[in-house]
Amino acid sequence: MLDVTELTAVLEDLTRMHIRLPVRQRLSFTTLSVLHTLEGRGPMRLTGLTAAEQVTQSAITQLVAKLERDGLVERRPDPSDGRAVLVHVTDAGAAVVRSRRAERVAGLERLAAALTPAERDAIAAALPALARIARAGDEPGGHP
Amino acid sequence: MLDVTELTAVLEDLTRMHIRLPVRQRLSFTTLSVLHTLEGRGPMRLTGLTAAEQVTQSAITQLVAKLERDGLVERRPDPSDGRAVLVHVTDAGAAVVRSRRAERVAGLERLAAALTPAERDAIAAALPALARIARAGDEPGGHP
DNA sequence: GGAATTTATATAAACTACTGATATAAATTT
DNA sequence: AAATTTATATCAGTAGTTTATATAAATTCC
Repeated sequence: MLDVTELTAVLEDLTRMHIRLPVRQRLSFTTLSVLHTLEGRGPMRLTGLTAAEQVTQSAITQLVAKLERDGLVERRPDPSDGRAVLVHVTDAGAAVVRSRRAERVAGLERLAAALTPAERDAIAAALPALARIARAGDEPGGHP
Repeated sequence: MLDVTELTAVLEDLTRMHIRLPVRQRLSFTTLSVLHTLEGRGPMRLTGLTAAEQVTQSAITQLVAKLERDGLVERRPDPSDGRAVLVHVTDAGAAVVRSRRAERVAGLERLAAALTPAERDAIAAALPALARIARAGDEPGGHP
């Protein structure tokens, strides 16, 4: 039987570990999360990003402006709505996400190497279910 | 076989989900992490917290000062070293950690309820291994 | 055993990432 | 077409950082 309290505790620890994994380029959590969201879902409006990231629309406008200055995203007009903006990741932006992931993979390789084969198998078997949880929590209306 | 790249991707998603889980009382990530660390490891010096949280010593000094003003920690002299300070969590501080965890448990209950029994079993079976990874990554020298 | 160095914390100034309130312009409703 | 709603922008203020520097206790080195 799955003990959700225990799952929560483990997720807390994993989250802290994951965030503290040292990386070369320092980027704010929301910055990285926006790039990640755009890569996963394709071009989005500021409104969509605001909902996905759970910060204010003001914060997203300012963050996207900075990301555009840095060349990591592009803002294009939305042909279907003259008020709206569609934010696209650039190749440079995608590269940032990829390189950050590569650093984290390297860190986790080290930690996973210390596990027994049985432990690694157990994690492998749980990944699809964990991915489902993450996806559900990430969905629009996932945690209303 | 465990695919660490996939594990990394899942952890990224879980981390984002976990951080975005809505909660009543808004506390910064580092604030909560410090309380969590103190609860898990017992009283610590500022130096120890600095290493654990991977922010500057200055940030920890200021954060602990604020936490003390808010009654969530106490600073006591270290009998073995006149320069040092031992930071203790108060009952109020521990309560903050507990109530935050309770909110997260509630959020995860909802998400876990959508899984199949087999998926829940798979996660339950992987928890010890995931906890080991988290602990290793959290340890002093865990990711040098 | 005292001078030099290192270690533990504190403080000041500047900077970044946000929030909240408000403005503007395009779309939608009436 | 006037009124309302929606999508984004701007502005001012705040919280949480960093960098650089200061101070005092502990340790090291003759």
